[in-house]
Amino acid sequence: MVPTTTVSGITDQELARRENLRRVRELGVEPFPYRFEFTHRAAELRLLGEGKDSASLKSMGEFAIAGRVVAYRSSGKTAFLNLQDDHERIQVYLRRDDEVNDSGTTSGQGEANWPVIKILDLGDFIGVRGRLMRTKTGELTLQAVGVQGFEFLGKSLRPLPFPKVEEVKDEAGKVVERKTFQSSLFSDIEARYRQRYADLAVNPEVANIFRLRTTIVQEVRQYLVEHSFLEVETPTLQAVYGGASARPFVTHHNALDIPLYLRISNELYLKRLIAGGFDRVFEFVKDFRNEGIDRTHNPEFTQVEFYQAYADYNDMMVHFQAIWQRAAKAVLKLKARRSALARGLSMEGLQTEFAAIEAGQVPLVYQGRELSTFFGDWEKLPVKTALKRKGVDIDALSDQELQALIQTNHWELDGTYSRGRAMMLAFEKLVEPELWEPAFVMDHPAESTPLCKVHRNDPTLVERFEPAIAGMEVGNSYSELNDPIVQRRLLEAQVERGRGGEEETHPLDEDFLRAMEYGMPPMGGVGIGIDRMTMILTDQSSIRDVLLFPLQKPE
RNA sequence: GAUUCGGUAGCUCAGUCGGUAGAGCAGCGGCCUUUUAAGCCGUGGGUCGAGGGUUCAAAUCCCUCCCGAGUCACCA
Repeated sequence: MVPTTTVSGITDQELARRENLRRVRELGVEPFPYRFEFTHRAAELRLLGEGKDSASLKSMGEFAIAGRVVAYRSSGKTAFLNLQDDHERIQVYLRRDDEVNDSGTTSGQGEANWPVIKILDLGDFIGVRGRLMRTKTGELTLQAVGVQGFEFLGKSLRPLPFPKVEEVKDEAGKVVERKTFQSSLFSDIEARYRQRYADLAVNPEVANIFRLRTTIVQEVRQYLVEHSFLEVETPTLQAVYGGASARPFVTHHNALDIPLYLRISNELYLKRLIAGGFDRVFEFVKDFRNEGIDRTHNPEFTQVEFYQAYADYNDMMVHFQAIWQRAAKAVLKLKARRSALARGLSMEGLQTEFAAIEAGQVPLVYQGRELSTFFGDWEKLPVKTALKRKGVDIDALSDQELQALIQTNHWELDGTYSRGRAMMLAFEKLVEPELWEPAFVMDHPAESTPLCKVHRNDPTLVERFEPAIAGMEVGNSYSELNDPIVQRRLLEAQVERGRGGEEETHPLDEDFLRAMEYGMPPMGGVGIGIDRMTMILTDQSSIRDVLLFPLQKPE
């Protein structure tokens, strides 16, 4: 925790780097130049060089790459460096003296640059121009050629937390084995979140999670676009918040001198747009909810919501399942491609694997446990049916019997008793803990939400579903209420409850009611939590591992 | 909020029964023109999370607090 500090307040290692910076300048080299013209990235060079020997590599001409020095092995008058660009690595070879090249002339590469090369620090950025070669051990390497072969691109003044090498010793204390161990990746969890830049720079597999996250978002967007949904943008700052039950963050607009709220949902705005005649809309949004932080909650989180006119919640289930399966397949393919080389998989082998993924034959695994029905049709699980299976037949129980059930189990019902609340409590206690395979938990009690249509076959229920995967709620969907009179009654009742001291109800949104009064078509709506979706598809156990910058207490 | 575990060098960690604070990597000074765990020689670096207590003596035992992670609860 407490660093080795000097009088000036910086560590000895930082001091050494500042000294190296001074020396670079002294050698007439600008340590922070403007640009570098690279021709390829490390990954591209590796692809180009695959299966070629040194002779044919050298005949391919010159290449230039730029990146960060992540390993440095100097042996007197040569140096091998691992250069990292875009989280891919390639070895580069620098020499002090001239080397006679193919055409018999000298390359004159290192002499001028050598003093600078010698004082490179891990983390420095450099550019290298030269020819590809293979070392004795067969590693593809870019060898710098000529005085133009090396350029300094940016000095690092602070040591990056590169992983260490573990030593395995025998009884006599002799080192018998050393290995880089994954668990020693920059592992101070707090520091990893606070200094995500350092985490990303030294842990390429962390960076990969965020690449996968982007892929997931792109797949979802692509699906919606292909199904004629229009991407729109609605306000983050709202004078009246609503669309979910949550406490908002409050802010203030100076010029208007009014309070404003960061949205807890964009639902009411997207419905306004349906009223405005856009039949299918969607939006990726950050929602903000003033709540605690844990493994599955962050105060700001990303959702995609979409609304479709003339559709109901059954139609939305089809979309929901298709979107998740599509994104999951994309993730599995990327993972397969990434590990193909390490697994010695040929191009044909990879194609076969892709076909299997596309056919849903490669299982999705979360935290070591298979989601075996994921690529099939997901179970539809009405709350009442699930409870019946557990021996609780809600419709056959009187209020007294329901209350007795709660008491004998020592469950705690918050708020006042109602049949619907009791039903959801029993569901949480009896059914939820056992949910693992994807399931559309559906047909919730009517009082669970004011924005949903009453169930067409049961007036005590609404047409709502909340899909659960690996025990996590990953979305929410309704046959959306479009009767303005009923809507007003439900929202007003909620405002009344709010005055009664119940938290997390919304103020009355008159403008939303006005939009509904002009007329709204029937519609289905869905919200998908992108963070939890990314958790499940990338096999991460904490929401903070799929957020680049999770909320942290200030240092 | 309850509870468990943790905080020792830049990083990852060890530290026995309370007895001069350690290792690897990183750093610094050398040697080494195909290394990749580079190697060899030498070397600097510590408010042991903070404060208090017990003791001749505390990283170690006790108390309080701070910070973090996990689990549960709350929340969704």
